Amino acid sequence: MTQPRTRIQQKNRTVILSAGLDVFSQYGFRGSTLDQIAEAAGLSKPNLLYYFASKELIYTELLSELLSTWLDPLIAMNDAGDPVEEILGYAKRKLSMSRDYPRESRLFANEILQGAPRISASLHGELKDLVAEKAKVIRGWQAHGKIADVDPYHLIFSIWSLTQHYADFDVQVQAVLPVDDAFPGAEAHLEHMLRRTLAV
Amino acid sequence: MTQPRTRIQQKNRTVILSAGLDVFSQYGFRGSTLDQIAEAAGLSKPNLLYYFASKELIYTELLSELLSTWLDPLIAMNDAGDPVEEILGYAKRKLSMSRDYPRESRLFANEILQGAPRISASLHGELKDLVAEKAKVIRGWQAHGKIADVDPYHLIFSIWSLTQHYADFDVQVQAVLPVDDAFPGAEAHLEHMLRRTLAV
DNA sequence: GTCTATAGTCTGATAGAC
DNA sequence: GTCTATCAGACTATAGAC
Repeated sequence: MTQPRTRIQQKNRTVILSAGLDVFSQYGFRGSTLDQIAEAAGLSKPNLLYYFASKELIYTELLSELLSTWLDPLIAMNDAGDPVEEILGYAKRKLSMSRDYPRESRLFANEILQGAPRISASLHGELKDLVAEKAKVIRGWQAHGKIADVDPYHLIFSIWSLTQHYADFDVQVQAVLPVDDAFPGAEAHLEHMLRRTLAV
Repeated sequence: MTQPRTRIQQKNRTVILSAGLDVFSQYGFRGSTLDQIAEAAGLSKPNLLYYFASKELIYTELLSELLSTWLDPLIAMNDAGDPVEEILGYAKRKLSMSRDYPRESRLFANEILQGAPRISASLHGELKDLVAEKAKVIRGWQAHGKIADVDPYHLIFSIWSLTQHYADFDVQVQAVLPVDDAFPGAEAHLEHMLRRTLAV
């Protein structure tokens, strides 16, 4: 939005978006209700709709916030750096995002599971283009014999899956793994797998 | 159920469960409606409820069917076999399930994302026990120097995430990857990663 | 800005004809 | 077994008092 806002407006919008993230990330767009979000935000339902004209607008606002930060770790992967360390750095940034922003990860997962109705264009556009660009970088590294000759696309998919799993399937990880914090072990295993995978 | 059923009953129950799987796997329990399921099944809503007394019963029936087959690939991992081939065989069976039963994978993913309200006991029970048992097997292989000394739990998580990704995030994979069938490439990459990861 | 009240629609489930 | 009609409650969104 481009309109100026008072402090109280900004605060309430933030509270609503955080509550919406809690609810939408768990139940998806269709499975979430304004009552749940209002309850989580500590506001009445009409008051929610004073700040966001519809349930849809809360959701799409969250999605567009998400997209703008979701690609940053991959964008930061630098052609000029050391190939193995660049890929590993990307994977670790992605894992950190699963630890620090699990709700955003689950929001994205829910949107994809439901067929990406509100994000499909971005997947076929910016995401596809960015991945194609980085796949080219990876192929360049491979042509110079810097890393093993694996398919760049599946390499990137494997980094996505290995890292997002700890956010999206947190409930399962917690149920199965007899430790408090899964992330130290996850990072060690991720580093082991990727270094071995990429070694020439 | 234990009651005898006519052929038409069996057929309609099957049709309803398949339609329910279509819908629930996409929108989760809360986001799915009986109208959607009835439409997908080609039956009227009251007729649906003639076969299953409630929406909840369709869903829980699907979940219990899922659980009984979901663990089979891991159960089949054999202590007495060759360690690398056993783990690789498990991973490949799991990947085949993502290819052949993507709806079941997404149903499970949705249930976990929503906090596993109807499957939590199984996660803390049979699943946790099975994984603990197989982790012990893997530790035995490691003690004998047969495979690399990686954390068995994170190894199993990595196999889950790498394989289920191609079912759960299919829409994203299709949007980004410029090929028709992602699975041949996925299997090759999976095998490469795991052989490298496990090598002593 | 925030609330109560409520309109209008959707949803899960039931009644009852055929 | 299958349908039309329908109820009761939940849902998104609006009206209007304060």
